[in-house]
Amino acid sequence: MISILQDQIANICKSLYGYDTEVELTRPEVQFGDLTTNVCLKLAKQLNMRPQEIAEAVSRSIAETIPIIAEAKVAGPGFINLTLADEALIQLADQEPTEKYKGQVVVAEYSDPNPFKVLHAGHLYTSIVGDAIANLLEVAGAEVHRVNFGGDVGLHVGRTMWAIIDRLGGEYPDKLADVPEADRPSWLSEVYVIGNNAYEDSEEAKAQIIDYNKKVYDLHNNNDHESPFAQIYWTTRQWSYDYFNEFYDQIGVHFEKYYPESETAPLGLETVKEHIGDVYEQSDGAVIFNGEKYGLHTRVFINSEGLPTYEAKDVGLIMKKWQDYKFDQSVVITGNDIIDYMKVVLRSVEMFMPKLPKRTKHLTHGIVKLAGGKKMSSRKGNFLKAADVLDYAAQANEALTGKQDRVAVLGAVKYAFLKSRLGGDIIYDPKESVSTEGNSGPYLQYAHARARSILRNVDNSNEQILGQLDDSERLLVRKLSESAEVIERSIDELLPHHICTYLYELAQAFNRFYENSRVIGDPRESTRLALVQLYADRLKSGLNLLGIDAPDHM
RNA sequence: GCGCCCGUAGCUCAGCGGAUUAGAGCGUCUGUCUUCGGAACAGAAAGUCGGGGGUUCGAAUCCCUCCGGGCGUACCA
Repeated sequence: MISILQDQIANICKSLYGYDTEVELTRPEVQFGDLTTNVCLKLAKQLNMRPQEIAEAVSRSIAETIPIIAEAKVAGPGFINLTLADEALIQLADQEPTEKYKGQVVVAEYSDPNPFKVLHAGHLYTSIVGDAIANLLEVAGAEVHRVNFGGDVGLHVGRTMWAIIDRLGGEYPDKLADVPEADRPSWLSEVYVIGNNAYEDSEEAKAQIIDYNKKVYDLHNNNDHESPFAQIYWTTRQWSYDYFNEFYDQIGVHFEKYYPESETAPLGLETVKEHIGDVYEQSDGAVIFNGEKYGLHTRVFINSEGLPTYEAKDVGLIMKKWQDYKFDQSVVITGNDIIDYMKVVLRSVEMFMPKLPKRTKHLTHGIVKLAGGKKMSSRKGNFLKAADVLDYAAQANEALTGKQDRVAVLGAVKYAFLKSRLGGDIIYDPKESVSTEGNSGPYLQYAHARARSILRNVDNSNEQILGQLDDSERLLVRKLSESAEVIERSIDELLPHHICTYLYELAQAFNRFYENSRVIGDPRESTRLALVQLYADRLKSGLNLLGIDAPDHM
C-alpha cells in the first residue's frame, strides 16, 4: 500500500514536471500527520524552482486524486505532510510484511562454540542475535537452515587432551567415570585452562600438545574409536556436545545441524591443496593466501605441520554448506574480531568459486561487558560465562519480584542483547534488564499479558475496527500501522533492534490509549476490543520474532 | 606503523541527508487518577551530537583532519 502510494506520487510529479523521481515516505512526528515526503525539495534542485511552489502544486494534486489521503499540507521548506483516511490507516495496520525472501534457501550459521571449551557470554550473545536474524529471514519467506560450526579438532583440543591425560595420570579412559556428570562442563573448562597455561609456560608441554593435536586429526582420519587416546577424546567430546545441547534447550535456540571442524577440515585441506599455485601459495613451509595483493592480510591456511588452520576449515565449511543446501544466501554471525580474517577467507574462495562469497553475508557483533565492568582475563579462565549472565539475570529478577520466572529472565536477557544496534559492544546490566519499568523484555511481556487479560472472558471473535476513530484510538492505530514497515526494515538491514524500539513505542502508545479509553462497557467497545486484539497479536508476534516468549499470564 | 569499528543528556542507548525545541529509558524533581492487571499516564530539569575544517539551501548523519577508546595485523580460534 505504501509502495502504491509512492508510485502515485511519483506519477503526479512526472505528469506535472516531467521528471522521474524516487518518492520516499517517512514517518514524521504526530503533529505533522502520518507520512511525509521531501520529493519537492529534490525536484526543486533539478527544476531550479522554489520547493514550496512545487510542493503546493503536488500536494493539491495528491489531495484531489488519491482517495486514501485525507489531507496533504505543505510545511517548512517544502515537505508535504500527508494524513491518511482512517480506513487506510486501519488497512495499513492490518498488513503483514512482504515476503522478500520467498523461495530462497538461506543458511544461517551462528553460535559456533568450540567443543572442550566453556560457553562464554559471547556465545550467548551470538546465539540470541543469530536466532533473531534467522527468525527475520523466516518471516521474510526464506527456507532457513540454522547451523552451528565448532572446533572439535585444533590446537585447543591438543591443549585439553594434554591436561586431561595429565590429570588422569596417563591414557586411562576408564578414570573419566570418576567425574560426576554434573561436574563435566566445569571439569573440562578447568583442564582447558591448565592445558592453555602449560602450552605457554613449558616447552616440553608445548611439544607434547602439538603432538596430541596431530593425534586428534589422525584418530579422525583412521576412524579410531578404540585406542585409549581416542576413547578419552570421544568421551569428553560428547560431554561438550551434551553441555551445548542442554544450554541451547535452556535458552530456546535450536540448530538443524552441527558442522564439527573434523568434518570440514578434510574438504578444506583438499580444496586448498587443489588451488596451490592459482590461489594459495607455499611460504616458509606453510600454505598461505597472499591477501596483501588485495589490501588484506596474508594468512596461513595449512601450517608447516601439514595441518589445516581455521582458515582452511572455513573454506571447507563454505563448500560443505554449498554441497548440502545449494543456498541462495549464507548468513554468518560472529564476533567482530574476525572481520578481516573472514575477508581473507572469502577473498580466497572468490578466486575459484566466486558465487559462494557473493552469496555470503558476514554479520558481526561486539562483546558483552558487565555494567560496572570489572576487567576479566580469559587466560585464567575468569571471563564472563554464558551461565554467569543467566545467573545474574535470575538473581536480579528474584530480588525484584521474589519469584523465579524463567520466561521473564530469558526475555530480559534476550531483549537486553537485542535492543542495541548490532555491531558494537554491549554493556549488560542485569538489574536494568529484568526491570519492569522502562525499555525491557519483562515490561513488554507484561504489557502483552495485560492486554490479553482485557480480552479474557469477552467474546470479541467477530469484532472489527470501524472506519471512524477517535483521537486516542487513532494514535494507537497510527503506531500499529508502522508494524509491517518496521519488520521489513529489520529484514532489509538484518538488524533486529528496530523491532525492539518499535515494540516499546507500541506498548507506550497502547498505555496512552488505555489510560483515557475505557474498553469494556464503552459504546465503542467493539472497535476497541478489536484494537486491543490487534495490538496484543502484534506485540506477541514481534516478541516471538526476537525469540522471546509472550505468555498470557505473568 | 597500517587497516577496520566506536565516541549523542549523569548512566544505557535510538536517531532513515532534510521541518522552529536532536529523541527514549534509567536516575533526579513535580503532578494525575477510588486502576478493564498502576509493571500506568502527564510534565520539568538535563546535550558546544569528541575537537576543528569542508561539501550543501540544509550535516549527529557525507568528506578531510586531529584527539580518545576498542579490535585486527602468517603458521590460535
